Amino acid sequence: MANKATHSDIIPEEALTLGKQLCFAVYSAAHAFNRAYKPLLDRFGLTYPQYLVLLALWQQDEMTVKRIGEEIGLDSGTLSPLLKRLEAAGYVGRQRDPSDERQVIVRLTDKGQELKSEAFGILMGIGKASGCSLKEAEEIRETLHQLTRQLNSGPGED
Amino acid sequence: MANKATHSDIIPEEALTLGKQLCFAVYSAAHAFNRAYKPLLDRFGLTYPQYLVLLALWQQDEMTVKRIGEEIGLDSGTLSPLLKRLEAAGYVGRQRDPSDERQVIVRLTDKGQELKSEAFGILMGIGKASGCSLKEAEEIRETLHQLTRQLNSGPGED
DNA sequence: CAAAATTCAATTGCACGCAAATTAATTTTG
DNA sequence: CAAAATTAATTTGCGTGCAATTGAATTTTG
Repeated sequence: MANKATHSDIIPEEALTLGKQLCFAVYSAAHAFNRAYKPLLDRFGLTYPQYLVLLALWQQDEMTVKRIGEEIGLDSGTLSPLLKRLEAAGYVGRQRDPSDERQVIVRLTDKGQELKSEAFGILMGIGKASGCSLKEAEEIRETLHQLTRQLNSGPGED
Repeated sequence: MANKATHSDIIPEEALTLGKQLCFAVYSAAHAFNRAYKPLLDRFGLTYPQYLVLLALWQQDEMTVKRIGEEIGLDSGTLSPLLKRLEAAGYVGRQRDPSDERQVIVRLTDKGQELKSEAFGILMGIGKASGCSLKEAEEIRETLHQLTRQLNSGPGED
């Protein structure tokens, strides 16, 4: 038996503990972020996924629903009503692409543009709440990106 | 300028990019886990949060709704209907505590107990899909636990 | 070029997740 | 001991998140 344990090895009883699950650690961290963001976003009447859409649009304005979905990892079933609420709140506008009427182009309004400067404040707030340095944050981020990529790479082809 | 960057430093434009957000990395990883679990749990008619409840009960049977909520980090508003569905599926039973009628005690049924052995298979499947060794998984897990603790430790007293 | 296939957004149905209100039971305290 | 406060679970309302369906527009292809 080599000293390099893999998931193919025998799994002890203990491994089924909540605290021993990586998935649960990720699940809990995601909820913790959500709770941390809530008070910061409430000021603007935004939810966290709505904020993600704005982040995407600040990065690249005028995207189709599909394109936004690819950026954030959400489908139109989630985005359609979400974008309608963002529009009702005055942060984005939506209109059919005249050159391809199937598509809807989402654009930041002036109000949506202006919010970007405030977003730095939100970022600072979360940065503090997370309690880790930029370097630490970057390391965790990269590790999680790898993990996500691996998980998304398809059902169990080892 | 020292070489130790913190979140109090000036934040460049680039920091508002989706890919640069730790919260988004966690958010994406959580969704990726969900997707990875789905086919494994569908066999048993379970959702991922329902699976978490069973994990908690395999670890310690006969808990109140409140106690389960503390373990998983969910409130009764989420758990009440979820537990009702778990009961309808035959995995748990619920009954009022005779010594304190406010509380409801949740217990694994035989079917719920039996599922525990199958759970090792689920664990193996996810372990493979995550593509990381037990040691790597443990490191990420510990890092995320710290992050979660920090985020939950309260709104920005810094 | 017209029928079939594809693409995109919206809609529907179901299950979280959370805040706030409700109800019932227990504990505190005046 | 009775009124007030607290506690536990349920219910309600809203916003995701996802699968599946629908409907309109475009592209492919026979």
